[in-house]
Amino acid sequence: MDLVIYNSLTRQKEAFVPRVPGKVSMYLCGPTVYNRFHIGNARTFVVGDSMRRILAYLGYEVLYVQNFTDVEDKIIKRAKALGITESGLAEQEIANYFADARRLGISPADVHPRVTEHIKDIVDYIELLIAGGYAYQAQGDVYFAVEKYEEYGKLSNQKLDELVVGSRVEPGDAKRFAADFALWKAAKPSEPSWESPWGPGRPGWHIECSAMVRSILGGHIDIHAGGMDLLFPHHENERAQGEALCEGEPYVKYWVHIAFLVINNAKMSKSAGNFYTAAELLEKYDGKVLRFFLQSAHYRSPLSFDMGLLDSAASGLGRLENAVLALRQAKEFIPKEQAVLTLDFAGYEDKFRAALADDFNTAEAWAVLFDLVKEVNIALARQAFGGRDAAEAEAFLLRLGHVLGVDLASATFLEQHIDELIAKRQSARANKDYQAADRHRAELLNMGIILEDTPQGVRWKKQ
RNA sequence: GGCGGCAUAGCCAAGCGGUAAGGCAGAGGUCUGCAAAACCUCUAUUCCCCAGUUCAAGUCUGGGUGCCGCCUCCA
Repeated sequence: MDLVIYNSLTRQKEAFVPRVPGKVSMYLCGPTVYNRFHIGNARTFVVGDSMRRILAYLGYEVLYVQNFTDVEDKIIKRAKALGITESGLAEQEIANYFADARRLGISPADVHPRVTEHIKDIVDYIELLIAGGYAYQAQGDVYFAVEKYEEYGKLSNQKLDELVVGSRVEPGDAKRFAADFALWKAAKPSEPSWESPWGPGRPGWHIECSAMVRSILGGHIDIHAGGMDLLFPHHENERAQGEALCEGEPYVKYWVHIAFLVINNAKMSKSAGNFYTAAELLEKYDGKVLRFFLQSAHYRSPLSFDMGLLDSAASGLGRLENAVLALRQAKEFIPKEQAVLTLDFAGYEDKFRAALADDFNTAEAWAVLFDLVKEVNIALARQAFGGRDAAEAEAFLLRLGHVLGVDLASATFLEQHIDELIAKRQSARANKDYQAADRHRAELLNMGIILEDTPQGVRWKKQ
């Protein structure tokens, strides 16, 4: 089952061949920590986390790195507005990131580097670029000379002269060429700065990733992922920096770009103001509902967002969870029919794996799980399923759900109390005291528990 | 202006040369003390439009139309 990945650089799907057999190095562009991330940002983080899980599921040993940009204009601006230090703000928002991410089922990366911890690596990197003739110093700034890198524009499929037309030149910029970009910015009053061979200043945006990739992962990686909007200029610039020091071997083998969340037919973005933070959505929806929703489309397709779609996702996920719950409660049942019916777990897993190996097609992988659940439900309804088969099906579903970062098991904390109330209701029903029976049922409903009277006995599920 | 993407049922969304996945919503039925769930059946002769290639096209080619994104901070 060979993995195929769409590479933005070649604009086609390619067979995945890691640099080192069996091992994958992957870097995901993380957040600028100046406030909470929104559900659109969350798509990128969730997709990155799932790719990492899928790679592991496919048998690779994965080294996963996600950075925090903790020096940046917006951080400086907001810290000033709040009257706190830049590092204080960054610290707070990094903590918020982890809190929100955990609830979305996103595991911490193997390394979460921060720009401020890698200033020396960045300075060293820039010195190498200057020594190699790729960068020049001008009035305390250092710029990357785009014309020195002949492939500049290849990643975003732009011609250099077209880029010049659209490029921004700030007043006061000391660039030699309009499309050149800053590696190091001379310090401005009341902004954080570090000493460097070019005087006090701070790193430009693009250099951080190249420098951290070099110092942590060794300068060459298999997969570099990020949001679609980072393709240009960020990744184009980063690639130029990376390739400048790469001596023939590609800086990144596979460039992966994740499409946007779309709200009212427009990109969700902080600057447009049309966003919901993950944190506020988490007040109303379980993290796994959000995660399930964010994986309901292929990562390269824009995904529509609105509250109604979240409700739909909750219903859909509920179908999966309830099947798992039914299976758990069916484990003790002896099937009425001999269990002639055996589910083809291997067949389902082949389809599931094939979907994910085809450029991480999570939408199709979920469909495989829904197909299995349908078959399970039919078997359960026919009373042809129970015992060990049910246990096996439950474990299977939980295992595959975990590959996509969603725990399909429901909480068990109240089970004992639930069982007591069900027993009371059952005896009331046996005595045809339906008033009492309904009272117990209402009591359970208050706890968020819904009863189902099935041929195999009473079953319950979460509301 | 340059570059790129998308258009599939009421909604979301797979499929990307072999005769329309899956989810949500909806309708009818079975089951039930009543429910709920589950199950069964139904809901796109058709994939924005027009040409073309092919034995065969949402799927490839050309031309339209509409929408979106990047080119400025942005996941």
